[in-house]
Amino acid sequence: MSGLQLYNTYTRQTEAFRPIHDNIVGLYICGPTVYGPPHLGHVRGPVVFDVLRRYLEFQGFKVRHVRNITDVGHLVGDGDEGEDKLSKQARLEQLEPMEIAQTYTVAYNEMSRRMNVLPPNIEPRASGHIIEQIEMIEAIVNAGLAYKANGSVYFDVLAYAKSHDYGKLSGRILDDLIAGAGNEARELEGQDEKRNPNDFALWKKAAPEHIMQWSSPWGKGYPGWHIECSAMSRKYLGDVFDIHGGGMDLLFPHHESEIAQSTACTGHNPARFWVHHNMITINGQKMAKSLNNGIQVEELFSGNHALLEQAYSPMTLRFFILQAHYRGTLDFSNEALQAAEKGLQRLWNAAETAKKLPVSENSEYNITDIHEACLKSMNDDLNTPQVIAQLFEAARVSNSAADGKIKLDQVNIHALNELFDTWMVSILGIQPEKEGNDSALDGVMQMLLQMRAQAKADKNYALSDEIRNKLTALGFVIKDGKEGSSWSI
RNA sequence: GGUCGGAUGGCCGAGAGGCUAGGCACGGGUCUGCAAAACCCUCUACACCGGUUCGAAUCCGGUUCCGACCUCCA
Repeated sequence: MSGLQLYNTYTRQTEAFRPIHDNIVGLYICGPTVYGPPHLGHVRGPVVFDVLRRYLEFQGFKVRHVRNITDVGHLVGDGDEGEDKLSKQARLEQLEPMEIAQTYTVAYNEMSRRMNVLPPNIEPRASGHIIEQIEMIEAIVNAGLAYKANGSVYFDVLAYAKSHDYGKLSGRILDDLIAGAGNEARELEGQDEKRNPNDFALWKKAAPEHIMQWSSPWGKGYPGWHIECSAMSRKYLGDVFDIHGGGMDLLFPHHESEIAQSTACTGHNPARFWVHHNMITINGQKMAKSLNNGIQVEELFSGNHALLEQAYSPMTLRFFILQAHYRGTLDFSNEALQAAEKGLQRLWNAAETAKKLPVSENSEYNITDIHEACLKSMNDDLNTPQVIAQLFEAARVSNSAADGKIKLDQVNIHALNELFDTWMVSILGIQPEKEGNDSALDGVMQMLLQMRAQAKADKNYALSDEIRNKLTALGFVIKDGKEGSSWSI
């Protein structure tokens, strides 16, 4: 009944979404590796899939949303032999690896909260599912699709490819993988243990000094990166679930490998739909350490970064992200952010205006049309930019009705308010941002504004301007509206 | 080098064989003691060269540029 059409990376087609179970949707999203503070790139996925989840729930589905925390298992790969990212960062900061993971997990969740991303129903950690991962690796070994080598276990890609299509998801051809790209010798540690360079680690032997290690049938070690998602998605959503999401950069090798692992173990591609969002660029360039253009989320919120002309609020960022389609690249710039900020403000003003519109006998506009258009856009592979365009149409109607240029009856005024509530707040997840001005300050400000209003009424403009000028000098912005003055900092 | 994707008005960004995307900026106007804000209206674009078609920004071929992935990455 959903009507939702979703682009499935696996089939490279837009398909009608139907859940496996009647009204329940299993949704697994690849979460962050928690070894550093969240940056802009970390924000898009949570927001995009939050909107998907909200829309599914709006349609009456019960969603089980699982998003993992990767706190173990990533090889550093640039010369730091066998050391994983968390251990490396721990060494640098002189902390326990779990301390690092905890710090940045908290930071990531705080970012999500400020972005108004609903918390996942389950947030499993890789380090808490070592047993499940070992069991899965054993199953793959027993299936003859993995082999042991010097205390490590590798997935045998060539053996798997005899009966399965390794490379289908990411559009890769195994022969090309074997032949091409190999002009540069891989520096990946343990390469000489592999039967084939494309084999990937399921379990890695740990050196004695390695901090993060667990006992296994193959000795002390730690799991490879890809196996955690296979194990955790299976545990909480079953062998086959509805949607697996993540960034396009995870297509290969991560998701390709997940499919291979799960298939080797259960015989099934674990997800019906593979959904991928595109990446974020800054001023037309990708974010990279070498380009020195990485922006942390905190820096964006505070404006404290060389590339930023000002601070941008979480809702501005969220709105900005949703103004582009999730499968296109999204380019950051001050101009674009400022445009989003102003546009969002306009929407808010109109939504407030809609709450106190004059009621007419008849109606010159049918608000239901806008609602229908929103549904249609959303069903078309989550076309949030079009939904937002519809909201701006609603804003125009709201403002025009307030000016008496368009007549709306009670039914349509109600529908208009509901439209903003449903689409802007519930589905797109855009919430009003109250900076939490403390009431004492507001009390003082109201007093000043009243005194100024009195001065204006007395035509004592010298005094009213003096009050405004002095407040301006202190950083306050005073706006005179039709219904009195307002202030902000 | 291989694979895939993209080039839309000053900026961001949808769409897609004929019909307004939308936002921001610019311009005009309304409101206003002034200012700011707010609101209304306006601006009419699709990289280049061929082709198909009554008609192409949208389809086909070629060219140029850009990006992502191929190694950890959201």
